[in-house]
Amino acid sequence: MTGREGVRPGGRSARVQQAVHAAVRALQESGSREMLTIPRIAERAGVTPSTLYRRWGNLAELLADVSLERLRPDETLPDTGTLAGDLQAWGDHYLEEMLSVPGRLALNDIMASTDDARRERCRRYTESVLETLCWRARQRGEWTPEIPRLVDGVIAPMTYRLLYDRAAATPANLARWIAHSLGGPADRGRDPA
Amino acid sequence: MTGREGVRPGGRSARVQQAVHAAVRALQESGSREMLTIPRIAERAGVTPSTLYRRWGNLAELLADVSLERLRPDETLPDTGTLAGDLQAWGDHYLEEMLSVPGRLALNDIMASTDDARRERCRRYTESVLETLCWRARQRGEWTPEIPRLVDGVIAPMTYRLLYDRAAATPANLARWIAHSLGGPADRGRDPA
DNA sequence: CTCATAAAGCAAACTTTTTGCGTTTGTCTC
DNA sequence: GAGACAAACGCAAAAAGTTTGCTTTATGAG
Repeated sequence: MTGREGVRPGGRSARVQQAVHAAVRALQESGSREMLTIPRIAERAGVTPSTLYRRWGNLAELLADVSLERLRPDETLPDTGTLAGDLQAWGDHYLEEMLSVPGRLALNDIMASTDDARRERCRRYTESVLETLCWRARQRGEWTPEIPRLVDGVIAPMTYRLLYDRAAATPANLARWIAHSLGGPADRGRDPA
Repeated sequence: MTGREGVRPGGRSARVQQAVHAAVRALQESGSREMLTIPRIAERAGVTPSTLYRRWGNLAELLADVSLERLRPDETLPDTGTLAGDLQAWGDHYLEEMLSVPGRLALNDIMASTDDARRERCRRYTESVLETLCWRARQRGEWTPEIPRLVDGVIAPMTYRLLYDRAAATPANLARWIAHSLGGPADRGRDPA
């Protein structure tokens, strides 16, 4: 019994989860948010609502659960030859995703969840990205900051802007944060943000 | 007609809002979160539920609205004699508040809201604090960074930790962020975070 | 193969949310 | 200030969503 999660991960249970996730995604794409209710999701997934209530508790947690799948750690990370380039490439993609309408909704669903474990997973995802990029950089002989410094200098400002000030969540600002964290203050200058 | 907000801010409307906000706060203090539903809030406020639904739409928005009042810009800010001291004092207080159970719930309510204006107000509140502290510092002849730099260097890391990694939302780390943003790297060294 | 039980189905209570319509009450104009 | 206008509220019925006890299915272990 080395199942990864849940007490009984086999067959039916897994099938239900898949069906429900698929139903959520389908309804998210093809329709207004009004349609996104537990009863409708259940219907679409061919399950009874009570199953969803018992497994996920409420809509917010279910949506957060589904949205978390957008953050796939197995996604292939960019490899541009420099840490700065990798960070910029990954960050550009991340910004684009999180600024899109579905991305924003997903982010909101996750933030609306009260489940600490879910937040934790977001953090770990980001850290794993940084670790991979830094590891590669060191393999190339590049110097890299410690992970927490990169979180402070790049991830935090970016995340803050995504949540509170989307207009400032731009690739240009990302470039500044990266430069400031990696190089010296080779960037000091004007610039709103 | 120089009303500050809403189309009809006078008399009854304002009274209802006050009563509802008061009811929410009362129920928040004296009870489990189960009791915090629109019908109960309405009952306590002496209003019909439909009023709340029409004005706020749903519980999340109402709670976010009430929670925003915790961020009072008119609160007296610390004055320790140095910008670093002021930032630390204000930040310590802010961290303590946001790490408390009611503070966490309030923060969560705000993050769960889909209303952009609400996020904006959070940002403006923080910026106004920074502006006041910096203005005072300059009056004393101190050098200060630009506001966006302080947001990047102090607010963003602090906020990120509050949301994703509470264990690292500590006064000690706050001190490092402040030192790094204000002074040179007089702090470089070990330290998780 | 059989058993124990986690998880799903079902359906009936129960609660919350929506909605139409009538009434109250600020606000603006004259 | 008197009246017109409309925003906001109250009420109550209808609709929708949620909870819950019990039954059925089928996984995983022996």
